[in-house]
Amino acid sequence: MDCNCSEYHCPVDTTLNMIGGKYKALILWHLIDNTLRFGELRKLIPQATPKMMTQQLRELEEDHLINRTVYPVVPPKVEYSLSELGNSIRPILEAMYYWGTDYLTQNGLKASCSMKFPL
Amino acid sequence: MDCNCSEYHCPVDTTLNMIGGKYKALILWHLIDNTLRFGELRKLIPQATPKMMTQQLRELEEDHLINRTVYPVVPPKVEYSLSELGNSIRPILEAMYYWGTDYLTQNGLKASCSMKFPL
DNA sequence: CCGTATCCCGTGCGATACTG
DNA sequence: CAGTATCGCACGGGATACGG
Repeated sequence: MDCNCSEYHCPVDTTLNMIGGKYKALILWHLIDNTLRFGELRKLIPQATPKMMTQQLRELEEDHLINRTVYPVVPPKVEYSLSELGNSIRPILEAMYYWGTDYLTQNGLKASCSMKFPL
Repeated sequence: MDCNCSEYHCPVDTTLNMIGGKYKALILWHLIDNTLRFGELRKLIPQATPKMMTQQLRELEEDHLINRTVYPVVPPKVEYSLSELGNSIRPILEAMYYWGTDYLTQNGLKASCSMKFPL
């Protein structure tokens, strides 16, 4: 993988390997300027089953894109937030958001789902 | 899919549905400022089998992101290029490229694979 | 509340061979 | 050269149930 450019690596492919997972970009998007709990993320992305949500969150954590904070209380409380590295992904997500919004409006469809950026 | 935000659509998800395919972003990336033939794309992305390459190209064409031009000659000659819509994706791909490059260099790895943008 | 554990099915996708 | 056709299987990922 990674473009197999001998010992060199392809930047675009590298980025995709980090945020290309099924719900990763969406999760990161929702975490911009937000600290969210597991259940809150599930409500924002209902199509992700708990198993998938856990898996994607774990991978994002392993790649140091998000922070996972466990509060030792009963009932359990776990919060997810962007790490510094995760925050650096922001320009990509914003570019995706803007393009998607343009595309939708030009096709007569309504854009929504967390309005972080006023147009 | 598409965030199931009632009749509204999620821009980020919309974008991902267009360029989230296995080799789509990579193909679009290579097509920036370039018109390429099937075989040339295969050399640039050798990990994509002919079947996958065809599939991804067809989907990109259906989504009007690329143009497919067939020259009725022997031997066959087919050229792929970015459409206007495909070209509008450029900021996203560039953001991915820059982030990937930063990430690689900060981890002591060498970035390469088509140097379109001098840093 | 925040997950993990199992089961299991569809399909994505690689390998290989063939064609106009 | 630029693809199709066929086979086959790993695995992504859904559904459901359970656990600390």
